[in-house]
Amino acid sequence: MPDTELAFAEHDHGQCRETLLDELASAARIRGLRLTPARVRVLELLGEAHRAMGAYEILDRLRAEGLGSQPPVVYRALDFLTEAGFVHKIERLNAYVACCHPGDEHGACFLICSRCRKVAEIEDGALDIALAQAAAGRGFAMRRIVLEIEGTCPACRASAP
Amino acid sequence: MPDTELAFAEHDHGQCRETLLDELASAARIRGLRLTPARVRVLELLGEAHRAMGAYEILDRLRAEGLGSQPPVVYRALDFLTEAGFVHKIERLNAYVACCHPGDEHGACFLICSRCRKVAEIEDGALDIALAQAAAGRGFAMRRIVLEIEGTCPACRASAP
DNA sequence: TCAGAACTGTTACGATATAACAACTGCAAT
DNA sequence: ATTGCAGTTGTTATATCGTAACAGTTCTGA
Repeated sequence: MPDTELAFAEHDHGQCRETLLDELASAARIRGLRLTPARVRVLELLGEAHRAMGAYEILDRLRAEGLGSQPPVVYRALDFLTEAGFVHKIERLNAYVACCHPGDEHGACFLICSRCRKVAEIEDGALDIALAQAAAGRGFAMRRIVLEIEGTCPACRASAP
Repeated sequence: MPDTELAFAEHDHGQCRETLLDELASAARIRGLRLTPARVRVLELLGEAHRAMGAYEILDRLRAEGLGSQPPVVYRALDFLTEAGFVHKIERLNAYVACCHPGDEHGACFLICSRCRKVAEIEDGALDIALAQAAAGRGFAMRRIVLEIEGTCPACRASAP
C-alpha cells in the first residue's frame, strides 16, 4: 500500500501504535535510550491519532492519566522522541506527528489535509534529489528540511464535490 | 546574478527596498490595495533587512516611530502584505521576510542560513515539478507549500573552516 | 557503593498570535 | 454635499506555544 494511503485511508491505528511501540522498545534496547511512562504514552497517543497534535492537547491527556501536569513534561517527551526520530514537528501547525519510518534517516515530507486534519508522511526519491540539487547548485549546505504541503487528501476530495 | 547570491551576497539593500516599495505602489494602483503608513513601513523594514524578522521585533520599530504600539498593528500589516504577496512567513522561525519576486504566483522555497540568519528565496523549476508530481501522484490537491531548508550559506561556509 | 548522568516536578516566565469591539476614514452612490 | 458602508485603526484582554532554572530523585556504570 502506498504510504499516502496508509496515512489517509481508514486502517487499524492500533496496529500502527503497536508497531511504533515495538520500534521504540527495540531502539531503546539497541541504542540505550531510556523509556519512561510519559515518553511511551506520548508516542502511543500520536501513533493512534494519525494527525498532528498540539503539545497542550497531548499534555491534557497526560494530565488526565496522572503522567504529568506541567508543560515541560510534554515538551521533554517530544524533544526526546524527536531526537530519537520517532516524532516530527509540523511547523505550519505548531504540532507533532508520529514518524512513519522511524529508524532511517529520511528527509521528511508531509501532506497536510486541511479538511480532515490528517497528516501523511511521504517518501519521494525524485523530490529528495531535486532538493539536494537545488541547495548544492547554490553552494548551500543543507542540514534540515521543512517540507509541508497543505491541501486536500484523496478521501476528502472524493467526499466533497 | 543568481538569486541565491542576491540574497546572501553583500549588495545595496536600499535598492531592494526601493524596488519593493515601487512594486507595492504600483500594485496598489492596479489592484486597488490601500496603503497605510504601517503597511509601507513594515515592508520597508523587511526589504532592508534581508533576513527574517519576528513580529515583535518589527513592532518595536513601529513603536519607536509612533506607528503603533500593540501586536495587532504589526500582525495586520503582515497579513495584508502576505495576502498581497509581498511578504512570506518563515514557519520554522516564526518570522517574516520580504518577497523577492512579488507579483508572480510562485512556490516559495527558502534557504535559511543558521550562521548569519539571512534568508534567501529561490526559484527552482525542477523542484516545483518534483513537488507537483509528488502530490498529484498521491491524489493530493496541493494548495500551499512550506519549504524551508536550513543550513549554511556560501559566504558562511567560506568564512568558517 | 557511590559518583555522575539523566530524568522529574515545579514555579515562573517569555514569545507568538488572536478575539472582540468601539471609533474613525476614505470612497462611492445617490 | 450627504450618507452609507467597507475597510482600517486603537485598544484591551486573552489565548496559545514554548523555555529557563533549580531542587530533588532515579538510574547506571566504574
